[in-house]
Amino acid sequence: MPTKAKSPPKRTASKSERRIQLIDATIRCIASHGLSDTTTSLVASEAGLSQGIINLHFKSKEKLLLATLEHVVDEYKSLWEKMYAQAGPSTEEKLLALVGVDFHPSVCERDKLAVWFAFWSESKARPTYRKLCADRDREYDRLINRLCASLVVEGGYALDPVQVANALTAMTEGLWLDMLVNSREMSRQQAKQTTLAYLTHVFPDHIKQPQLERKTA
Amino acid sequence: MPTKAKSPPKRTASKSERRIQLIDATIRCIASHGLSDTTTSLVASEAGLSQGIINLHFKSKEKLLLATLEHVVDEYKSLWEKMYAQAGPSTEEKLLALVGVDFHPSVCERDKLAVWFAFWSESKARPTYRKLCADRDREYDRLINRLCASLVVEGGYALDPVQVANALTAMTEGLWLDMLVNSREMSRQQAKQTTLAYLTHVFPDHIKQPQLERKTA
Amino acid sequence: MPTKAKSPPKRTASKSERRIQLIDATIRCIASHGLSDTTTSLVASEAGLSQGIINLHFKSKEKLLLATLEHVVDEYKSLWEKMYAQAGPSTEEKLLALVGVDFHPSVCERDKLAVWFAFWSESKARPTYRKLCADRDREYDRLINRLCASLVVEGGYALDPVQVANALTAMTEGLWLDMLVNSREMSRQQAKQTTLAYLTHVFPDHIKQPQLERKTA
Amino acid sequence: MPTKAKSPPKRTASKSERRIQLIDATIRCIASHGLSDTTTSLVASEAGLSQGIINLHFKSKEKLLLATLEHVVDEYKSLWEKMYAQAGPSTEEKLLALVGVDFHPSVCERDKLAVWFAFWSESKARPTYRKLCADRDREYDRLINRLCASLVVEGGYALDPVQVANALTAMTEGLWLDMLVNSREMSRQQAKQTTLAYLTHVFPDHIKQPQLERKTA
DNA sequence: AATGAATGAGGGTTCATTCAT
DNA sequence: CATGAATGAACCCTCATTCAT
Repeated sequence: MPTKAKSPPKRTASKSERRIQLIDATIRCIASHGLSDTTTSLVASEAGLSQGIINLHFKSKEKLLLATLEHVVDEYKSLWEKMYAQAGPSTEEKLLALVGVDFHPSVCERDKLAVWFAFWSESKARPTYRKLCADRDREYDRLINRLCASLVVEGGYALDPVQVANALTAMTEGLWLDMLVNSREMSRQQAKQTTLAYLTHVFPDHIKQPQLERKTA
Repeated sequence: MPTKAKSPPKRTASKSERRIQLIDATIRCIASHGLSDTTTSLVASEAGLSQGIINLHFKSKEKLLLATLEHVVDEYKSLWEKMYAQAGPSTEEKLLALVGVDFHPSVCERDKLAVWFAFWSESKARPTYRKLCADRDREYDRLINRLCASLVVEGGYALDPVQVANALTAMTEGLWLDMLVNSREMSRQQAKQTTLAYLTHVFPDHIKQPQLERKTA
Repeated sequence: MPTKAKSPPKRTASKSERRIQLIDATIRCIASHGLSDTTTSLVASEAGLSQGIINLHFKSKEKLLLATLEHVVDEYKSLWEKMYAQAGPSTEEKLLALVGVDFHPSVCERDKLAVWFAFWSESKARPTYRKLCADRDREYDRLINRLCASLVVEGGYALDPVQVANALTAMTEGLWLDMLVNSREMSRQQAKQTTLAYLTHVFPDHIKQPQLERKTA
Repeated sequence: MPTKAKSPPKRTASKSERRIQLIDATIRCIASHGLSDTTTSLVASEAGLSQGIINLHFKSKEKLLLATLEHVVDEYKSLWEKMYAQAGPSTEEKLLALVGVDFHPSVCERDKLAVWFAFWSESKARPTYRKLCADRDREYDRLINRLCASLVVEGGYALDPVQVANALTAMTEGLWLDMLVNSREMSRQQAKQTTLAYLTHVFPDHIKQPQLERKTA
């Protein structure tokens, strides 16, 4: 699905517009060609712009990749903060809000999942990637752990809350992977249901049977 | 974690010995440098051999990478078949055997996890990778699904067995990811316990509280 | 040695003012970065102006470089003509005037010496540079030769005047090189003294022992 | 004067042979195209080899240039030591030997002079170049100064020996420049005569009228 | 007149592959 | 079998130049 030059690209765009445009092109390239086949000229032509544009706006390919990862991380964090703020006051509502984020259309987009896994895969080899990923993980883990701990206390469940939090995190990531690798067989909806079913199992008094999202597009 | 050939590499080694030697070097390179920084000369020097060696034995870099993925997949399958054959006759024993495989030391090795995720990440972009991964997944899914379905019937659980199977698979893969990315915080033992705890939740009558592995060298 | 425009550059400056401003910046860049690292954007920012300015005023980088060389050549010629006109009537006074020019502060400036040598170095490869340099040399040589010849005749010296002229020219250029490369060890004053000492040797009856310049700044 | 592939270049040459071959090509390129137009692909094709060869043998273009300067410097030093050792015992014979080196065919080659001036021109901007040039200069200056000082004492000349040494050095360099820039008008022989004439002037009792070299090629 | 975002040819460099030894 | 010097396509990046503003 090429996205080249829909409209004749304005010769002058604001710096941040161009950056976003290039980051979006990078996301599409990583998704469709893989990180190791994502070349600067591929990204530039995907964005409908010229060769030199990347170094003009990002100084180097490496910095473009970092900006791309940062962009995806930030987008995820923003949505998270927003949904968390909007969530009801109860612990379970908050927990469900976080699950909602993880399976929100704008997060579960295949292209973005490809970016997450591309960087996770290389994170051991590249400290810079690891740091960015770790920053997100740390906040995420802390919050999930706190909510699980609260729920365990509130409900008097005989559970290790850390283990539940780990299980929940792992399941979410594993479902993401399935959506990335087998997008046919595993829909976003199904994945969310699976996660909610798990929560119903462990917190039966708080998390009731999942309800289907309603299409509103 | 030594890198270079431990014993002075025999000047004449059988074809298959050389292939294994190079595949092992490839696994180490992917783990320590990332797939996109895994060059043929890096692999060759990691193996303690010369530049041209890879094209001599594998015709091309691409074929080496495929052979590496194939090697990891085959190793996984072999262990799986062996453990499955050794497992007791009951459905739950068989299921536990499969869990045992997924957290077996030879499977959960960090270097090998790095390989799995490296190829999964690029699997959308490279049909050849996808095919190899999909082959493994298909068999795995079929078996897990069958076992879950049996247990649901045997125990009269009010569960969707497909969903449980998906959840189990996802959790396993997610735990692998955590072990790869945060090897400090998540040990193999902990990961296994987490998985077993999940099974205890869904199949309380069949899967009892997990017991720790015993070290047997 | 300040780099940026001393006074806020007038938004509207006459064509020739801008040209001089850019030529001066070019001289500084050649001196501090070398000819091969003198880029148009470096020159522009050294002048405190914007990227496109050079092509606006000089059409091309090549033309800027030629204009720069021309500027230095012209400056040298002007001073030369002026000093020659001011010199006393005798042959030796005229010869001394020329020596005075070659070691005049505005000629011996390190930045300008850098320009001379930068272009001389490339003169073989670039006919356009060579032509400009050769023009200066031709006039210079003709005059020096004439003066030396006159002095040889006037003084009845047993000398080859061409050889003396060549030696004088070479010594001057060599002293310039020393001032450029080892500006610490060889001052303008010393260089001039050395040249005058040579003239005293060859024309002992006409050129007496050198006297030190008097500071009049 | 292209020097491409005289004989089909051996696919295997010793490392040092290839380095010399590439350094020679670099010298020719600097002489014929100028330092700023000396590209790696130009050097490679001048040597009759392929693009990648320079990075294979020198790691980078910068290192090739340094090796080239080093080569020219070393060659000069070697000849110098050899001629000095062969020179007669008297001070004047030693001084004449050094002059002989400076105008020796293998030193005064136009291509090599181009290299000297190319690097001298950039030496202020590039500390690495300056260091290499300064090393040569230091030794040269010390020796020349000592010889001049000795001659002044031996002959009881009323001269500043440092000034004579400086003059001699400068004249030599200036004559090199003339040979580089105007190779038609100034031959190696003439240049040497000019230098000797100067020495005859300052040390009339020791350095007698110059004699022409005898062609022995 | 001046700007500076954008271009794209061409630079230096890397690396999978070949081949003489 | 194995080597490693050599290749050359393709990479990332620079920079003189253009052009809309």
